[in-house]
Amino acid sequence: MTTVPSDLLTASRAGTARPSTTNLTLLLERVHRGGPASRAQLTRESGLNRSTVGALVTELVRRGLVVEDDPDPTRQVGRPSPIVRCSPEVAALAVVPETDAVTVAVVDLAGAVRRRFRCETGHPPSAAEAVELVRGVLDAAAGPWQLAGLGLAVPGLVRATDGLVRWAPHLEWRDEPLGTMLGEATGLEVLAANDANAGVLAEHLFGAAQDATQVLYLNGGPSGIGGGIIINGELVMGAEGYAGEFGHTQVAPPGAEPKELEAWVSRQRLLDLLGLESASDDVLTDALHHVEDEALQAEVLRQLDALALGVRDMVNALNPQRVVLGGFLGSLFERAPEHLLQALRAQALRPSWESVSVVRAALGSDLLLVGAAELVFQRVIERASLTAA
Amino acid sequence: MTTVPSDLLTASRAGTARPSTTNLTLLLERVHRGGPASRAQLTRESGLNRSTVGALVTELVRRGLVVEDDPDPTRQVGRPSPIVRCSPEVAALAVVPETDAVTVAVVDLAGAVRRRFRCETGHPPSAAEAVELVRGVLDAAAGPWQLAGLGLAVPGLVRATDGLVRWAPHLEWRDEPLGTMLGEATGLEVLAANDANAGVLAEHLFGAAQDATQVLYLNGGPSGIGGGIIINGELVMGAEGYAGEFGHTQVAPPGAEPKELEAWVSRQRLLDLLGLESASDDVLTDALHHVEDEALQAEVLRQLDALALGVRDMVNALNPQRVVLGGFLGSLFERAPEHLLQALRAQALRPSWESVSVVRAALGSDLLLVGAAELVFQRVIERASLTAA
DNA sequence: ACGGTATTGTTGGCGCACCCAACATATGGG
DNA sequence: CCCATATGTTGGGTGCGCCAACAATACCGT
Repeated sequence: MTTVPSDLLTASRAGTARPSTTNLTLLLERVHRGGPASRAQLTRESGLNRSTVGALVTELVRRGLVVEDDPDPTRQVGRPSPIVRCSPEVAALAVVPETDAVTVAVVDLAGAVRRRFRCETGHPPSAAEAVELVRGVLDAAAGPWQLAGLGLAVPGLVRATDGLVRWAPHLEWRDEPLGTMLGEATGLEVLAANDANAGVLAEHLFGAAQDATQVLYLNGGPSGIGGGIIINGELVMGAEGYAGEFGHTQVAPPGAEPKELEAWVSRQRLLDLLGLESASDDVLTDALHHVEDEALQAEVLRQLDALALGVRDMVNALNPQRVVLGGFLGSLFERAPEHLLQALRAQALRPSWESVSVVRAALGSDLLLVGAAELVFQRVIERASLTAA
Repeated sequence: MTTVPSDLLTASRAGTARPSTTNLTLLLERVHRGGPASRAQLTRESGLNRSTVGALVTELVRRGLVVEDDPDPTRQVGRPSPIVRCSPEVAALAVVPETDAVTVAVVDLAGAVRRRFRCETGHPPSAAEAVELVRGVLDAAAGPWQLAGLGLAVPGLVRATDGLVRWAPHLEWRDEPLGTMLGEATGLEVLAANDANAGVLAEHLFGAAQDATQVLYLNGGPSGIGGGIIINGELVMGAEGYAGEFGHTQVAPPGAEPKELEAWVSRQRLLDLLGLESASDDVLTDALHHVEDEALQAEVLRQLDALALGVRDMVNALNPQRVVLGGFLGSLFERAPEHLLQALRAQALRPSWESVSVVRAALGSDLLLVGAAELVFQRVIERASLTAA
């Protein structure tokens, strides 16, 4: 596994005349994030010269990163402009270990999931098992594309530099060098992150946080509450990659003992009240939407109150533009949005409150796969500035 | 007051061939942050070519941003290399309104406070008063330098775009357009921020957070607890500039009702126990260092426990490299460092805990002045990339 | 005193990325 | 069929950084 260059502020672009972020990366990022666009559009949006855009696109095509399609057939005055889009031949392998399965997928540079393998285990897989499962689908993952790397999203604390899983309670892992193991097993470069961090990356790319540069993301899954932060348009990883753990924030609703946010806001308690043994997010969402029950309603409001307390502190600390609620937190929110908003309005500092909007996550079950792949694509896009390639 | 360019990710360096951050800014930033250095040193550190460094330094001299001194007389083999340092003629006006005074200072690009005017008011000044006081010292602030702008550090919520003070409880201000007023009164460009945000900028530049890129800063002053966050080497301002308000974080030590962090960690209660009417930070620090008293000691430990709870959640959320404690929080910490560390160790997630070091702030009373000026210098350094000038 | 070695500033030539202007190409409308 | 409009393409210019060779200044040994 490759070490992430620390990119210190005082460091220099040693030895090369070219700054680390060129207009090549600018265009590639635009097409990656914003989808297909005509050369003319890119010219307008980028402010670059027509001829420059032409040269840059040609170079990106030469490197196999984008392809050019025939112009939009909607007839307009003037010479038609070819459509530039991400090459379907550039892809990443996304790996997401969960409590009862390991999901492996091929995601292309456009963000489309091209293949998905859900390897059920029925029990929390060991790291070695996970690696075996990935190795097992590697052949089946072959296709008309090249894998640029492997993106790993783990429900736990993962060291960003080498993919060492420090602690993943629901997988019962401690200090498992999964990143290194996957790198050796696949020969691919491995980029690793916490699952919620991958999630917020995806929501920022294609979801509910697309147009925001300051984002607070909270996700509720079977394995608790995780979070991700985007500041100045960049994912906050922290010193070693452990940022975003606000499921353990201490929260104390009025008159109650303080407990971790996860203890108050519990997916399991909702399932119990709904009489569901275990359920996918879709089923849970549906139930939360339809079931009328006094006890359930009371629990929902209690959980929203606790959530508001946790979110309040983070909103005051970070002054985000947008708060995105994913997983069952989104379903909770949808059931009584005004309740959460009211609680937040009453408690957050007014100026910070006024600049934030709270929304439900927009992406579905592919969220983590897209986010994990994005870890790889960030690297690919960065590297587009290098002369070599 | 000039609007801060939003600098969206998708935006481009429209119209210019040069990327927004050139090696010109790189060198200027190095000399600004790291102090004087010989050309040879700059060459080694930057990885740039000798001739390039020569050309860049010449250009910086031409623009009046740096000056070159005679080489270090310590005899070494080889041709002596001239020393490059920030020009003493480039300065910023720093303005810090407080509850009983308005401090105005001239700070030069090297970070030295060249003039300081403390205009006592004896009561919280109004915004109009503050502007008058600044206008009053403007003549006296003249000297062998040029003012590149005005940096404003306010104990409260300040909108970054225009310096509108949304709420400054201790000044009893609400929605005072101080930034605009100062801009009109002085003709200078105004950059504004919360005081703790200015503080962390200064600590990051010259103080206890110099070598860290992920910093959590908490400051305890007469006007409560403020904070600042640095991520990836950049100050986190949030969507509108209100980031860093973690004095209002809810905190509940075991068995106690949750209250705001500020309610638990209180400068006033320390003064009461010490029998001091009001005291400067220096006096308070000294007293905390020397006075042996059981009730005081108990209070100190209680406050540290509460502080640990607040810091714990932020450490888990942000995984910083360093936590810097300023003002009386630093004094508290120094009195019983092990107590705070122990409490944190017991509560923070282990991996996040292992990657963080807690230290006391290193800068003294000039902190806010240097930080406010830095708001201006950041802009100056950015602009060094523009061809014109 | 003098030449040798080491380090660094300086100069001229080159490459690369971008801009601009002019021209070529492709469309819709009279 | 020709014109107006919009856009790709080509050739030349500019700015910034690299490199190599040379000039300047130090220490050192004889």
